[in-house]
Amino acid sequence: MKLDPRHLEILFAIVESGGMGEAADMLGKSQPSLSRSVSLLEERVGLPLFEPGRRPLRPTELGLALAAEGRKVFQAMRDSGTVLEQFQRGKTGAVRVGGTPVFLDGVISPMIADFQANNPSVRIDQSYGYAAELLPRLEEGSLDLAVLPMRDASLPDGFAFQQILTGRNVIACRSGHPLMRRGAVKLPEVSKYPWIAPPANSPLYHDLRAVIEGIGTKDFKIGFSGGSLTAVVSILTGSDALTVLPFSVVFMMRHLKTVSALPIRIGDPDRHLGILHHIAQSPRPSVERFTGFLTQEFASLSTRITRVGQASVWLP
Amino acid sequence: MKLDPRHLEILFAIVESGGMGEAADMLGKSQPSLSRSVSLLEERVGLPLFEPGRRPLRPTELGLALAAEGRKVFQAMRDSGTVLEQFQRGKTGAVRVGGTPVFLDGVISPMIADFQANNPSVRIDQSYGYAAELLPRLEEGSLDLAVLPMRDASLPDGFAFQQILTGRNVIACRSGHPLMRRGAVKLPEVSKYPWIAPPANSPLYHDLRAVIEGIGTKDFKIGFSGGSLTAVVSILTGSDALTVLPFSVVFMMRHLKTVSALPIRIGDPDRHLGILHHIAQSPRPSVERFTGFLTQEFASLSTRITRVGQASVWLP
DNA sequence: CAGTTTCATAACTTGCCGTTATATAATGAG
DNA sequence: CTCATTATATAACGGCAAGTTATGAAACTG
Repeated sequence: MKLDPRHLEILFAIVESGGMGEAADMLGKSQPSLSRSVSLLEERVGLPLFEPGRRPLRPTELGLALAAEGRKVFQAMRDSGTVLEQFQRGKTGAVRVGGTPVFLDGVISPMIADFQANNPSVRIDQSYGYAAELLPRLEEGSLDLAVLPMRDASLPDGFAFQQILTGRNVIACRSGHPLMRRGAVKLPEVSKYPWIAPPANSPLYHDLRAVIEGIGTKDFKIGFSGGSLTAVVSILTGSDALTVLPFSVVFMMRHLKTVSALPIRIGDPDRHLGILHHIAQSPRPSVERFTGFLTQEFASLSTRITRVGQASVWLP
Repeated sequence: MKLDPRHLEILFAIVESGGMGEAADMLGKSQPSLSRSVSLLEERVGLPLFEPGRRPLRPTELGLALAAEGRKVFQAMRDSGTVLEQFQRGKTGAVRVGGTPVFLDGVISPMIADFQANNPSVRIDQSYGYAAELLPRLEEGSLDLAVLPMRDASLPDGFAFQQILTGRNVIACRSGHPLMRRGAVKLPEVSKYPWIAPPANSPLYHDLRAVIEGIGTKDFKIGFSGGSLTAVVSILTGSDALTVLPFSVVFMMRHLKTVSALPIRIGDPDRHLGILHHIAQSPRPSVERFTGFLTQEFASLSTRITRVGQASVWLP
């Protein structure tokens, strides 16, 4: 015979509260409802759960034993209520975020650290990739959002793109770089130094190409290529090499005082950093909370960047 | 919003078994039933519990979290099933047994020890008393059964009496008592020794009076009275005092080799030991199991007693 | 690409929950 | 002992959802 867990919950409430009236209040039901549930349960069990003819209802041994099980059910339901609330408020859950390595490592990861300080129960699954790989994953639902530099025009159908930062690249070098010592740097001078190239299929690589073409010189030494941001920074700080990086990335690293941006204006990319997601995937609360956090952080970052930008010279 | 614990159980079963079909078998329901329960739960929760468009159903984070709560519910229901079965089979519960001190201590308690060896989860609440006290308690339901010596004729309405042992009293003494050394003992001889008297309102006291009257001598020394069986036996073994005890009590103590029965035939009481209960109280399974055990034990005790009785001389 | 498996839908019956109104029974006070 | 009070049971009824079988659609498998 199968018992109804709701009956055990009711039994528990009655035993716990000491009477049907209080139990009814406790459960938000009417007293007759409980009364009938109890008789139904007793009928199924075949044994009395309360001693008959006792007005402050007193449970039998069996009644107590089953009420103990009812307590477990009750607690499980309470717990599931809080679990559910946590999920609904986005305080629990998973966020699967993809993006280009440089932005993810240089800008997003520190923000994730902040986010997790306030949302310790939200798990972040981060994965690297460029638009070509990330778009299908957004579409199939194995990714919740992607942080990508993107041209508005190149947005495929079914995706939503929310810009969070205007694209701006700089030529980066180590803080004590020879070119930093002089007041102004002329473009042709940079061609004397070796260059670090991002992976060939990355957006940054295209930007690098555009910069190099803008300078006009064909004579560039590529001393290193294909590394992650960490590798690039290591090479950068250990040599006089140059590279092209998003200004935001250099900005985020400013407190390290190891990497600087050359005071040269180069052509800005036609891409802007934004959050991409697929409209067919209704975002879970945790994802919404995370994207909300990201946009807020980027808004703050934007104002800080433009303030510094207006100050023109900001570097250590 | 309140969730239905049965839904969580279903969710757990699906997550656990890996599919709706198996879960349906596991729960003894049909697959469409589960399907609809899940959609109903998802609707209430407002968030997907399974990733959409996946054929071997894969739970979401929230689905897993709620399934974990469902497991608790499931286990509580399993447990309550076994608890219930235990009660129904009488393997768990309480038995409130009353009786006269001498029988309870001398005969019933050792049997309870045996019973509890096989039924460790049955709690026995033992209380002492005579018919005058025990009958009302049976009637009001604060006692399940009483083991009493009783006259059939004196059985009040509403009670059932099941005889388990024919009444037979003996004169008891310590094993090395002077009267035991001679072949036959004549009744007048016993008047030389001090007597131990049971409490004045006990059935045994009436029996003692009857024996004494049967002997004819008015000259009896009462050296001790009012004690429990333990006290009586202590006095008995430490002195040459005599007393009247039910044969069954002496019989149960035979392996102690400290108490014997004088080989004198005295008048048997007009009471017989039996189990008394009130017919309005439908017995719980544990009570039924216990009374069944008792009658069986007494049946066995009866045959052993009569076998020894036919051998006439049985004492150490 | 077809076959198979797995899940969702449809249509319908049944059971039980939840309600309000009211009866009945145990308890406690005088 | 009786009455007032409180606590539980019953009645009647609407409604939701669980349960069924039959069937359709979609995703995985080879």
